[in-house]
Amino acid sequence: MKRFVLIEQLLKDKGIRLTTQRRLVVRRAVSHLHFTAEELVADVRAIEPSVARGTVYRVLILLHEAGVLEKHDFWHGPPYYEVTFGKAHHDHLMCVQCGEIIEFQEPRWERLQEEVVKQHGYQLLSHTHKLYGLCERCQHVDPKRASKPPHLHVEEVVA
Amino acid sequence: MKRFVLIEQLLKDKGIRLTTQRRLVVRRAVSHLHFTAEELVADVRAIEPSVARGTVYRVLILLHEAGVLEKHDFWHGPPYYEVTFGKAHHDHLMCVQCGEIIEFQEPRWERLQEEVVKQHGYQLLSHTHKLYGLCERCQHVDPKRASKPPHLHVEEVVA
DNA sequence: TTCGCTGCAAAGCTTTTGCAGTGGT
DNA sequence: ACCACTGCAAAAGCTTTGCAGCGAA
Repeated sequence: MKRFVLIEQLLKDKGIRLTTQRRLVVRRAVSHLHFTAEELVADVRAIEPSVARGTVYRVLILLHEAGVLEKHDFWHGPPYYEVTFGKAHHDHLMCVQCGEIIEFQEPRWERLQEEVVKQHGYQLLSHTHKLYGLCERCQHVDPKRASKPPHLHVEEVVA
Repeated sequence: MKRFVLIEQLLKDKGIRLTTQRRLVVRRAVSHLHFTAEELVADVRAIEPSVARGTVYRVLILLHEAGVLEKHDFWHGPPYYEVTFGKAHHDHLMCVQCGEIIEFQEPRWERLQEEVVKQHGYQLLSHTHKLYGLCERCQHVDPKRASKPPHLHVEEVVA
């Protein structure tokens, strides 16, 4: 079953109307690993130029409230969004100096999470785990000389 | 040893000048559990009205790059900042519907983190772990009827 | 038919930045 | 005495919102 179908069902079950625009935004969002809000707007408009910026942002909020969208603020540039539903969770390790981001998976965390959440009577929908530190290179570089606004370098670690 | 003294030393070691303004901002930041950037600006200005907004924001970036400041974006309202240095780490459980936030600690995570970070040659500075879900109340409430923009309710869980 | 959703465009908020002057080291 | 840092204020950047008309259920 396609991910976007399940997500659309999820929204429908919440009593949310599935308009043409919403379907399109959801499908484009699901098709990317990461995206900024403006990237998604551009992507959607490449297909249907009439879709308003506000509509895209409103869908992002819906997806967040449905628990299938995460927002990552990495301080360098605008926040990144990511549809987590139906994907293996992965977490992030970021260098606070140069902004490099490494993604990784750690299955042992999953069990602990369930425990904690149940203790508080919550129903778990998604999670983010970020580690901040200095990458090998930046540990050996004079901080004053370090490149400040780098491009977002993402190493994918696929299961 | 006071936390702000250690942080000031940390900045000094990076070759950053300790101005009167920076010392003040650091000390006020450390004195709060959580704060928004604007709250910190107001707090600092209550003591020294001449301090510019830009200066406060610039200190936040320095603290982030030193790995002692975390930024939490909870989608409801502006992001919260938190000085993590010298504190027991705590993580967050958030209701995506009403925005309630519960803080908790989970010592068993710490060991796993160190492992992962070393694998990638990183030096760990701090971390954030957020779990998103539905709180007990919102699980039983019609989503359409749910209160959208709630106040930030934080339950402190102290060790 | 109803009322939630959309497009449009402006407003809102947080954060960043350029520049001339100031102050830490 | 350098040159990093500050205050100021404007600009930038991302996101939200009001409203009139539209369309999903």
